[in-house]
This record gives sequence, C-alpha cells and structure tokens, in this order.
Amino acid sequence: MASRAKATILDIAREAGVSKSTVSLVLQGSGLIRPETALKVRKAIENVGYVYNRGAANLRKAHSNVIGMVINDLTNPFFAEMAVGMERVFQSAGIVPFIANTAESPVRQEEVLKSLMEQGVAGLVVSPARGTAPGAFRRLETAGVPVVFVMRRLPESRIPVIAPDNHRGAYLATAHLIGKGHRRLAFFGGSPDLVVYHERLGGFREACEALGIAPADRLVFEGETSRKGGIACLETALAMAAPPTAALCFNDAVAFGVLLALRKRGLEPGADFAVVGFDDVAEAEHYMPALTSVSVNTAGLGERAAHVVLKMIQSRTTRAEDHIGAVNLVVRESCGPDRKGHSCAGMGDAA
Amino acid sequence: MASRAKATILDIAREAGVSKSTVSLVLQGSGLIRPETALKVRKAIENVGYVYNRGAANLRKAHSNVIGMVINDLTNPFFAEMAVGMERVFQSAGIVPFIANTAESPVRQEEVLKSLMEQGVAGLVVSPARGTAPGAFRRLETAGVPVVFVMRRLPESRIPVIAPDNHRGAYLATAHLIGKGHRRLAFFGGSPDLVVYHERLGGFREACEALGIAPADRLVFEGETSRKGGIACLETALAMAAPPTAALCFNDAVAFGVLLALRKRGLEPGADFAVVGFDDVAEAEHYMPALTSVSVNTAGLGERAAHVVLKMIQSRTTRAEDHIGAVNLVVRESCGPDRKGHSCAGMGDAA
DNA sequence: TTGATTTATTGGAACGTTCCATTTAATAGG
DNA sequence: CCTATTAAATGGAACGTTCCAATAAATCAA
Repeated sequence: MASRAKATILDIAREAGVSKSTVSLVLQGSGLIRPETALKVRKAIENVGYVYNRGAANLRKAHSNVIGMVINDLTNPFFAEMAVGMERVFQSAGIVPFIANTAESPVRQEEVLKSLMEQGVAGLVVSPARGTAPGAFRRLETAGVPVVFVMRRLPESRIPVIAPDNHRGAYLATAHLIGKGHRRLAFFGGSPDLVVYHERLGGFREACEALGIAPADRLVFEGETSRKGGIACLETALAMAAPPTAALCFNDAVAFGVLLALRKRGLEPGADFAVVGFDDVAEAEHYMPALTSVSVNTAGLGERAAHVVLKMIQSRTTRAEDHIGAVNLVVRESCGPDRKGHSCAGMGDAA
Repeated sequence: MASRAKATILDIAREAGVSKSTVSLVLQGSGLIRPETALKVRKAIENVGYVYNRGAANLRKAHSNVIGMVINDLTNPFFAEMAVGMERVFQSAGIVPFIANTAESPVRQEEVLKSLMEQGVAGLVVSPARGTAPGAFRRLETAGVPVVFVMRRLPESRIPVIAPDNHRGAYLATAHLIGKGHRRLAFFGGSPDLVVYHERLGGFREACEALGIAPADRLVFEGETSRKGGIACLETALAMAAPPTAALCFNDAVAFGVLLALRKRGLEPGADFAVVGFDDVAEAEHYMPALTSVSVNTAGLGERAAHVVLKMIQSRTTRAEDHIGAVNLVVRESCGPDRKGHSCAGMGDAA
C-alpha cells in the first residue's frame, strides 16, 4: 500500500534482483535487455508503486522534453482555440505541454518565463502579452531555448513568428464592405501597442486607398479589444455628425459588442450598419446575426507553431522561418444585402 | 554573452569568491549571510547569466512548489473562468501553476496526471474529465499528493470537492419557471455519466414535485452539453404532441443553443418559450435576450479550491472538507414576463 | 587571558537518475 | 579446448542542488 518513502529505481532493482542500471535501461525501453528480464523488472515496478522522477533524470540528461505554452489570455476563446490546436500536435508527439496564462500582463509573463526556464523547458511557444518589453526574451535566447511566437510578434526580434496575414485579411474585409456600397468606413477597436493592430489597420487603409475612399471617410476608433470596446466604439461613432455606415472590427469580440450595441439602439445589424469581425471564432457562426469575419485558421496556426518548435528542438537550433498563414473572408449576415442608392443619407437616429 | 555550458552555482561561487553553500543560502534568501556578501553574490549571479535549476533542487528537497491545474475543457469559457480564479490565488502565493487540458478525455487525463506526478507536483486541483474511471486517482492518493476536485466529483472518492450547490440551483430555477405560470417543463441537455447531471436533475424534479407539477409534465431530454445539444433538445421537444413551454438547461451553452433554435423557428424566447441556463457565464448577460441563469460564482469556487489545496500542501495532509458554494438565480430576459391567462391560467408567481 | 557564545562561512554527503566503461555469460570459430 | 565475438548485466561517476555538521572569525563574560 502506501509505502512511506517513495520508491526509487533501487527499490525496483532489489525487488527484481537486478542492478539499478538494468532497471534504468528497461525504463528507457532499451533493446539491450533480455525480454524476460524486462518483464521481471516491469512487474517489480508495478509492485513497488514506482513513479519516475523526471527531475532527477533531467539533471543527468540535460534536455527535458518539457514544452511550455505561454498564452496571453486563456479566457479569450480565440486563444483557447489556438492552444487546443497546439496541444493536439504535442499530444501526438507524446508530449504533455505545460500551459501558462499571462493574463495579458508583462510582469506575470516575466514570472512565468522564469519559472519555465527553471523547470528546464526544452522549448516554448508563446503568444506574448500586450506591452511585452523588447528584451523580455533575451534570457531565453542566450540560454539557447527554442522559442516561437504565435499570433503576435514583438516589434524587433529574431524569434520566428507564426501568424495570419493580417494585412491581407483586413484588405479583403474592407473591400467587401466597399463592394457592398459603403463609402464611409470605420475601423473599431485595438490600440497601437500591438503589432497586429498596425497590420490590420494597414490593410484597412490600403483597401480604402485602392478603392477610392477619401482619407476623410475612413475613421479610426481605438478601443479595448473586447465586447465592451466594441460597444464604446459604436457609441462614439454614431455620435458623430456624419457617422460611418460600416465598420471593420479589430476582432470578433469587438464585433459582437458592436452588434449588441446596435440592437440596443434599435438598429438592425447588417441593414442599418454593416460590421465585419476578425478571427472567425467559433461563436461567430452562431451569433444573431451570424457574423461576417476574417477566418485565420486559428487552430491550424497553433498546430503549425507546435510543429515548428518541435522541429527546432530536434535540430537544436534556435531559428526558423516565419510563417504567414492564409486568410479568407467568410461572409455571413452581419453586412446585410448590398447597399443600393442608400448613399450617406438615412440613418434612423443619432441620439 | 552566450556562455556555452549553462552556469551553475559553482560558477557563481568562483566568480564571487565564496563557497557554493554561501551562494545557495543567498539564493534562498537566508538571513544568515552578511549583506555585503549577499550583494557580491547577487552581482555574480547576474554576471554569469545563471538560471536556477529547480529540478536539481527538488531532488534534494523532496517537495517542489509546483502545482498543477488539470482542466477538462479549456475551450469552455466556464472552466476558463474558473481556471483564472485559481490562478489568481496561486499567483498571489508566488506560485506559477501549470495548467493542463484533458479535453474531456480520460486517457488524456491519465497521461497528464502521469506527467505531473513525474514532475513531482506538490498538489493538484482537478476538474475531472467526463467518464473518469473510479480508480484514476489512486496513484496520486497512495503517493500522498494533495488533490482537490473542483466543479465535478467522482461517484465514490475520498478526495475533497469544491462545487456549487447544483441541487438548490436547479430547484430555484425550476421554481422560478413554475412561478411564471409554466405547467409543462423540460430539462434540457447533459447525460447521466456526470454526477452534476444527477444533482441538477434532482433539483429540477424536487421542485416540480413540491410545486405540484405532475410527473407526466416534467420532460427530460438528454443531450450534448453544448449549443448544438441545446438546439437538438429544442427540436425534439417541439416535435412532441404536447410540447413543454419552458426549459431548465443543463448549462448556459445548452441554453444559448435553445435561444438560437427558437429564433430560427421564428419563436420569441421568453414570450413563446422560457429558458433558464446554469452557471451564469459572462456571456449570459450580453446575450440577446439576456439569459436568466443560475449563478454559481465560478471564479470564486476556483479561488476557494486553490486555497484549499495550498492549505493541504502546507499542512501535509491529503484530506479536507468539501465545500458547497452558494448559488443564486439571476433573472434577466429569457423567461419573459409572467404568463397570465395562457392555457393553465392564473398564478402570479411564487418564488 | 581564556573559554563560551554568537555570527558567517564552508566542505561534503546526499537526492534519483543516466551512461560510460567494465565485467560476466553465452555463443561461435578454429 | 582455447580464443574472439556478441549479448546481457553491472558498478560508479556524474548532474546541480540542499543542508547538516563543522570550522573560522568576531564578540562577549569573567
């Protein structure tokens, strides 16, 4: 039963009548052991209720098969989906990754990274917290630990990045809106401390430029990247003298907020105001109305990132190529039908 | 710079001109060291780019300050919220917990637990995967590792549980529905392999019993505990000759599905069919219509569970008291106004 | 001064593995 | 039968910490 002191390899050796080295070999599945001996050992392992001490092993081995996933916000379904994608490939590689949440806090992230290093991780895939300092990963780098960024990148950094083509996604979405007949457009949510923001906003601007929307007719509203942020953006946008008729949102959460706020004002999403989201989270499809959004293949990017870090670990390198994932616009209901002679007129109320 | 071999405590000792023991003491913040010596050592630590090897330390120390959170489904916002609550308290205890996702798979859970044990965790808080075998935690128990279950319990197990008062929650919700004038009620979603299911269904039944709903007028529809499950439940319920007019849903996800399906059929949630959810996830408040739901204080229970496991670790025990968290019904819009002369007329409300 | 006490520091033996270099046993070649 | 060769098993030295017991240095009591 509850043997007080935990069993070690030596207890097994004694039980099985072999040497500790033999036990070690069996544990590693070495083919050097006679099958019957191995069996005997395995039986002994069972008997003494042994649990492998990975710490001790790593001490000797110097590389650890522990992989960490550092996620900026597990509460956000988008990142949760991504994490699940990563997990899938780690699992099929026989690895149990450790997930840590930084809750979008750079200092928390610092702690997490420190802890993970102390634990001797073999590699890391990180979705960095907003506002991460440029040097935050230096220690990892000098320690030679393979790291890959996913979804987000740091302003200047040699660490490989797996991310969607944000620029193109925003371009596509904006073009869609313009194609629907909108001539005064807004970009809702996000703030410049995120590289992603610049990428998406850049796509928005480029599309406006290319498709003949005057600079004065493209409005940018910074805001939280949440439902709440979306609500706020819509409020201030509609309070303008000449409000926009459509918005590209920084992400789906913002878009949901906008949809909500529209409803609350008695406006019909799609018909009265078009909105497109970004990321295409699972919920987008089930929303009322279903949200038109830029799909970035979230889980797929997660998988990709996991693969990359595995490869880096295997080839003991700290570099790898960036990967920019394809995106595509999935059109649902939140932009309504095409706008005919609607011009900039109408707009039921303004409050 | 990039010193090839990673620095150890001895390198620091050499650099600072002291013994390794001194360095070790500094690392542990012992007050036995002369402040100036400590400073010298700390400087040396910085110089050589040292990273603490927790594996080596644990080998000697025999207890590890690593705590694991094993979550059945990180993709589910409900469990994510709970996880965040736990994290909060671990963080303020100066601990970085490792999160592992079991994706509701017992075999995955097995792997995760094994890995965590090998890593030498000091304690675990677990939200067990659906269908976990009764003996799944035996190894942990005989190893004397403190474990606490959160949200879910296993049929027979001595492991302490932190969970909401599911029975009472369901009772309250059902009473609310009956008070609104409903006389033919359904319970939507879930399946008997979850203890929670029996608890909630039990509360539903007891309320019906106590408030005079005939057994023939309480309908139970098993189903997935997801939006999809909710949609399916509603479909089959409405296909009946005498369909129910209200449903208590196993959880909020199911309720969202029901709301969706109602809309799709052109029915008005609340007015045509009342629905109440369970768990009161963040989204419930922002849904259209806002969802009436049983609030269980998700994050609070997570915090509680974290506290309990910390205490258990500290007092080196493997037992603790169960904690059944208070619940309360938060009434929003999804049950509409009271049902007046609607078939089974009269009856203001009761609750 | 001398011994007792306190304050700082230190060597060395663990901790539970892995893995190299050996030893021992078994098999084959002549 | 002896030696080479192969197969199987083993002892012991690491790995980077902690912590006990011991030392060295400083302070105090007498």
